[in-house]
Amino acid sequence: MAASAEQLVGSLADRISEKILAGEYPPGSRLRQEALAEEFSVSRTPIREALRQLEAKGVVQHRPNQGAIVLAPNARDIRDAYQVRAELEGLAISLAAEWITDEQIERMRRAQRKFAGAVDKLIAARKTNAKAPFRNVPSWVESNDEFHGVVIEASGNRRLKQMIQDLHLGFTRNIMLAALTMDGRRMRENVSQHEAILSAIGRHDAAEARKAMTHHILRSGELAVWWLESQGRLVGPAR
Amino acid sequence: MAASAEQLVGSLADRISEKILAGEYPPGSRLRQEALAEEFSVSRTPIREALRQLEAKGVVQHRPNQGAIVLAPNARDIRDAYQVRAELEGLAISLAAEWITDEQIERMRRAQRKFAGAVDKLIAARKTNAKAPFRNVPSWVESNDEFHGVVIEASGNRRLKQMIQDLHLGFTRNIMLAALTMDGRRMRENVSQHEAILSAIGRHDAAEARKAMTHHILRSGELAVWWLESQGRLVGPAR
DNA sequence: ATCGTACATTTTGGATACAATCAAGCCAAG
DNA sequence: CTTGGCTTGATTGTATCCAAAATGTACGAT
Repeated sequence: MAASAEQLVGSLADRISEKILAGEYPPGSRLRQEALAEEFSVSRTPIREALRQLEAKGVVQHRPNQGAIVLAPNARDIRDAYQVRAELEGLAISLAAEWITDEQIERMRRAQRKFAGAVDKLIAARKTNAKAPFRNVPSWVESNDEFHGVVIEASGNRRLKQMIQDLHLGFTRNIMLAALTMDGRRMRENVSQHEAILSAIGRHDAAEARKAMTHHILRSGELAVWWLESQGRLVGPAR
Repeated sequence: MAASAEQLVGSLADRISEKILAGEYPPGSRLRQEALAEEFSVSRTPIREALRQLEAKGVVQHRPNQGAIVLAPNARDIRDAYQVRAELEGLAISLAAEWITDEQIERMRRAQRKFAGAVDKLIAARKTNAKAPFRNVPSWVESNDEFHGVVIEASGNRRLKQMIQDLHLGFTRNIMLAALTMDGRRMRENVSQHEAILSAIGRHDAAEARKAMTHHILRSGELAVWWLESQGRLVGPAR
């Protein structure tokens, strides 16, 4: 997560979004300022400022005299977000293809190996024990973030980096995670998509790398939408 | 500008960014809370919240015990922003090509006529009176925004719309404006680029429209960077 | 029993008050 | 003349206070 070297308010915003991501404050729920203030042992003032930041980032919605509620994206929001993300990461890798260093490619290879390993373990764990298949999720997420992180880094475009991260911040990440970890075949599909990306970037083939990347993300988006719809709509604020 | 049906804080944020765009608070200047509070006849509390929003949107930077300063983008920031904007508006028009209605195309045509007219007047006015060439700038900006606005609208992707607008909010808009209104040839070049976009979208040719749009914006970006560098660096915060 | 209304409680919004931190200017020493 | 530290003033950061709005509840009417 973007841990900007800030002061209280910034870190409060980060901690609140962490809790939202973790599901502690589910979509649609109200974030009462006094409760948050007590939870973090501060007064309401910095809480309010943190909530304003989250509002600007699109994590929560602010209703006039009702305070902040956690946004509950519908299928359309997810589709929109993934369309944009596919485009942005496509640009990122297309830029990266020209400037990426051998050391960065090596980091991507390492991340990819870890990623494949995590998927294997996830699938194996689910077969033997359907009850606790989530032990290897952190490793899965970490290696995936590393893989995409190198690409964004290598693009050399800081604004692009920030926008992709903000986009990732919403609920899209959680939904993708939930959608993917449900199905072994899809997880392996994901691994092979990374493989294709890695191969293209290794040849510094910008056009091919972009094609592979946008396909990868659009496909993930389809899965996320499909998963969201199959879940029955989450309770959320009126739009 | 996006006048979200908000309450005080939102409108304060809008008004402050307007003033920043208008050059009243130049890049690098500190925004003192008490002064803003007096100016808008409110207390510091809502001012602080508005500043937090602007911080999250990347309009100002917040230094620990120093408050907010207006961001002064350097050439690289501008280049980065235009690269992203070209990509996003390229996606927008590529989506729009499929779904745009005849009525929307007609609005683009009207905007284009107004745009061409404004450019003519701007150039003529500068020839006869070099002192006041800026009378027709509002019409120029308005028609340009309308032209691009229809495309974004027709894309049918709300997230995309919001991101493009946020991107536009930074200083990129002012810089583009300053760069373009300096040179008649470049303004006419701009008109013909719009012409090309309009032609492609009229045929619902997504690929061609995207090509024309990204070219248009990347070219504007080049001009902005060139202008910024020719101006000598604006004073700004350390990075 | 259900709907509507009035009232009480809760919660947000904005203003004010106080504490903490930083910057600028000043004076003295080298 | 420059450099170092210190003091003072200004500005931000946090907490508290009061008013306005909204929600929830109880009661009464249909």
